[in-house]
Amino acid sequence: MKSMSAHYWLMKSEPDEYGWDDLVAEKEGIWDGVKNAQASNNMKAMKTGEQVFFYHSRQGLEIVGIMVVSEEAFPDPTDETGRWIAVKVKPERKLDNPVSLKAMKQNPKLSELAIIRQSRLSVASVTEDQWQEILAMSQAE
DNA sequence: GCCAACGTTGGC
DNA sequence: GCCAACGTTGGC
Repeated sequence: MKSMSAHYWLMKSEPDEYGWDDLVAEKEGIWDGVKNAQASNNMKAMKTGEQVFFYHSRQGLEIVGIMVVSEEAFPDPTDETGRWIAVKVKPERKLDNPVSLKAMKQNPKLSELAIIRQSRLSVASVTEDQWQEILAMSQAE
């Protein structure tokens, strides 16, 4: 059954606003302010314990670490309309080496990666193969 | 800073 | 219910 397998994810944030170090300092962060249907649906599908790449957008343009879903979808406290949801995440570990967007674009195994195909999607799913490939890239040299 | 891509809004 | 105008995101 394919529903048995854990899902992997990637979420973006501008380090100016909320970067990896901010999450580490907080120990647990609320991922809020997502107002996009596709991104929101991805967040609704997240289960506690699933792993999420933390990507720095605008500045950095690289995956810097891995976080873990610590609380599944609940109403976004920053959203007055009540339409949007948030999740909670905890930092798991920093990658040995960050994996840049440039490097991912150059890797043919990652050509289907959601953030490459659709750069504006801020919360995306990552396949097991893609996840393993990115991890391997973070360990290279 | 610019602008392409994409989503949302609102006039008709 | 279409679509032009507008706003936002994020790579470059």
